[in-house]
Amino acid sequence: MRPKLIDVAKKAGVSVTTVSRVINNYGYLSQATKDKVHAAMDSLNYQPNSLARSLHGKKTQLVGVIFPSIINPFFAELIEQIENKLFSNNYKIILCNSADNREKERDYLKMLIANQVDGIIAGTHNLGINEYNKVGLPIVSFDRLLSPNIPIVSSDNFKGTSMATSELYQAGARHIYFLGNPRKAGNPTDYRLQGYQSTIKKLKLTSHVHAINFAESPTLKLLSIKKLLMQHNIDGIVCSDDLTAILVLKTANELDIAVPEQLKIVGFDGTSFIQEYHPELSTIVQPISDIASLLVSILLQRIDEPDSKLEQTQYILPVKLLRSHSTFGY
Amino acid sequence: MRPKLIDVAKKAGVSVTTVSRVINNYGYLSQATKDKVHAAMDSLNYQPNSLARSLHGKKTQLVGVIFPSIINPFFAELIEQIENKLFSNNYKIILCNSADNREKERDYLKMLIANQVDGIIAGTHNLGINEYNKVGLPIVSFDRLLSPNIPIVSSDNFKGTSMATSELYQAGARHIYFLGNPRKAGNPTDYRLQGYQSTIKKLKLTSHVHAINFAESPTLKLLSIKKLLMQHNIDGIVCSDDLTAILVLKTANELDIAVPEQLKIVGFDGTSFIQEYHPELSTIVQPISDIASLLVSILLQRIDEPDSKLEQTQYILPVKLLRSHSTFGY
DNA sequence: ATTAAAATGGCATTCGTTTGACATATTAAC
DNA sequence: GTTAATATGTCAAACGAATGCCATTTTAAT
Repeated sequence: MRPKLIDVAKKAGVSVTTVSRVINNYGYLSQATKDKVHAAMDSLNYQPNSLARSLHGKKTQLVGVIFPSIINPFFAELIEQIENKLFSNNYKIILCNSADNREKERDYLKMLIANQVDGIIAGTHNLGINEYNKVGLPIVSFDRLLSPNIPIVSSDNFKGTSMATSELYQAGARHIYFLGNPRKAGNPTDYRLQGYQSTIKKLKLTSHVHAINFAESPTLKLLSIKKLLMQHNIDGIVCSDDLTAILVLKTANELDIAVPEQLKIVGFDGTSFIQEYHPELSTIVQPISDIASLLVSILLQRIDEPDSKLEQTQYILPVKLLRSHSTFGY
Repeated sequence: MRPKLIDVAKKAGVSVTTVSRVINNYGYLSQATKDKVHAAMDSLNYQPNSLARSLHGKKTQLVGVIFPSIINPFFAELIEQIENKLFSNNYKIILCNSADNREKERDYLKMLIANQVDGIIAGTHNLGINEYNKVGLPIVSFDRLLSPNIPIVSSDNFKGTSMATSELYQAGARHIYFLGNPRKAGNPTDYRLQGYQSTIKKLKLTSHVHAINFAESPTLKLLSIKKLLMQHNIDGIVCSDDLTAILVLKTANELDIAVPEQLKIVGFDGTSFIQEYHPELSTIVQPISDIASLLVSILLQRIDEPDSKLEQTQYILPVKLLRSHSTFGY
């Protein structure tokens, strides 16, 4: 049997109240008593039952983190950063992979409520706004519009693809394609398409948007990319994520299309993983660490003051262009 | 205020006892009552407070999952599989990144106990055996020896590097190096080195073990690899993981060493990620899905019957060799 | 109509901890 | 030596749900 308060009290020769006071640092306490109690806790390897504490109104110090998957390096790095920052604020995470599945997302949401998490960070969205509004917990979202009163943190997606497009132009590309998810959903990621389109217009070029399904297997994606590269006259591609960009790079190699001479490529995300293992790729770098910090700090603030009015519902963080071989040859 | 049992009872016009009976499916219940209660729960969006239930002795349906990091695709894929299998068994995970840090691992262990998780799956190990024995919860480990009475699941690491080494030999390599972590810790991963050494001996070749620190940044790793490739006469490399193998491949390209003609490479892990984005790499494929299934099923069994004797403490799963361009040119 | 089974309610206790109210004892200050 | 602050203890009531016990009512079988 795991030791409880009363065991510690007996061991230390004090009352349970005193032990509780030591744990919660409340009321008058002498140093001697504190030491005695701590010694007893250590020797018994006592851990307060967090369930009982939370039941009594204390916070659980748990945050639900919902993302579609952790396999995508971008999500993995973001989640790891979030976990780190929460950990140093004495919060732990319950990780939920929604797999872009309504049912799973709904189940997880219910579970998080049942487990009395103090708040939620969401990077997925397959449910209706109502379901999020009903949660009744502080929520912060990454890159998704969950509900008008749930704050969103995102990168400057518009600026990102704008930069990518005009850099391709400056590097000499004139037939610039956009490869990514064109589905409009009111999410900040839609701005990636818009940034491309707006810049294309400004440059007086023709817009070419090629849809690609993220959920698809890389094999199918490769096929689609191959077809694209073979059937069209393309000298520049803006990809809405780095993994897709890598597939383009790979396909170009296979088809003996010279990169960057014949084809210039820019990706999106710029994870450390990509920077380290695919430094040849030019990409728009999202400030992952800053995103994580902001998500966490907004959430913690809302946990501490649930009734405070939202200062902002949109936080847009700056992106950087990382120039490399695939667009510039150096 | 979140609705509670009594609110549901009022709404449904029944007693709390009845509601509890519906939820726990216990005692005599008419279909009509069940429906009424369910309707009331739905309309109130009621979720039983899992803290209160667990406090009363019910399981928390939470499993702690401790790994060094989720950024490594191998861990990411393994964790995702674990998460999936646990989810379909109605368990959720608390994800803990130990960052190979004693303090963090200890903190997380304490937290998991405090949160009354039903069990732990661990893929990290920086603490003493005692600390794991003191936990007093079902634990299953991946690839790490935590304590003599904690079951370990791992791939057939010995066989893996044996296969890798002899395949390199058969493909013509005679100066075969091992690149990886040579530190002996009594962990199953030590067998990777042993598999290499034993096969080298059998083939009457000379063993060349080159240490590489996993925690190091890829940039530093690259330097170390460059030095290795430049200063030694090498025609085959067995890497203890795929990411390292990719760096070797990359370095070989830079140094204009022809792969596979002058240098043949085999990695280790064989994640879907690597198979999809680096199909050119030969590698030893660990059966990630099987590992996850086994970890989960052993854990759940120990959760259900904590007092049952351990049937086995070592479970070794078969690996496969995936042949590709980097060793065979096709 | 009698009897048993089925369906529900009421009440009290339990889980481990927190915390407020109140009492008492020790120490320090004036 | 009085007063006040400090230090500890006792006791009881929460927190939300589970459940055993007992009582009562409804339903169904004979």
